[in-house]
Amino acid sequence: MEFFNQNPEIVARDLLGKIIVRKFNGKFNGNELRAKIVETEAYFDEKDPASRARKNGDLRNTMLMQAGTILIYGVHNSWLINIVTEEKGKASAVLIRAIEPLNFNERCNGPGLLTKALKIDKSFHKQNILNNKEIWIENFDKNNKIEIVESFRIGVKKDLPKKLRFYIKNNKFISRK
DNA sequence: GCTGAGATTCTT
DNA sequence: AGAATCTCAGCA
Repeated sequence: MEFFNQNPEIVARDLLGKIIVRKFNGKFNGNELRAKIVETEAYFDEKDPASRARKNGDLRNTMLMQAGTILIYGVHNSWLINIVTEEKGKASAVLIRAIEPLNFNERCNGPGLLTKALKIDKSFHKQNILNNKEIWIENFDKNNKIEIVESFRIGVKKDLPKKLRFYIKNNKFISRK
């Protein structure tokens, strides 16, 4: 079973502790930025009042694409990166909200900050994160045990009566308590 | 084309 | 607590 082809809540939890890699090809000579994913949120289909799948248009269409599709969403002058989950035709996605830099030093404790640090913009929209030469997810140490904290989602006007934000307990790089 | 809301961030 | 600032959907 493909990792992203599952319920977004499961994917959001399982992404915690994994490594996101951003590789710069061309003149940057293969330089790689690596960071641990420490905070995520799950978004569902049109029944989710906070989901962009509620509205028709490109964002909804992208959420209907195959699992692993990158969805870039612009809000308040920031780019946010999401990864589409579940099978084609089902609108859902996971938002990456915060990462812990491993080999660089730039603030990444917020969805708009991490895209800025990793130089992720709309050009990644609709690419797939599987088999991508510029961005991908790697597994981390299996023995590294992680405690997950749940909370309600941040910044949404209307949330579901369910905790859909997940972050690594005691991690210093989450966007907020 | 214009309008208004928004999964944000920074400053006071 | 409020401003700054851009993208997108909806409507004309």
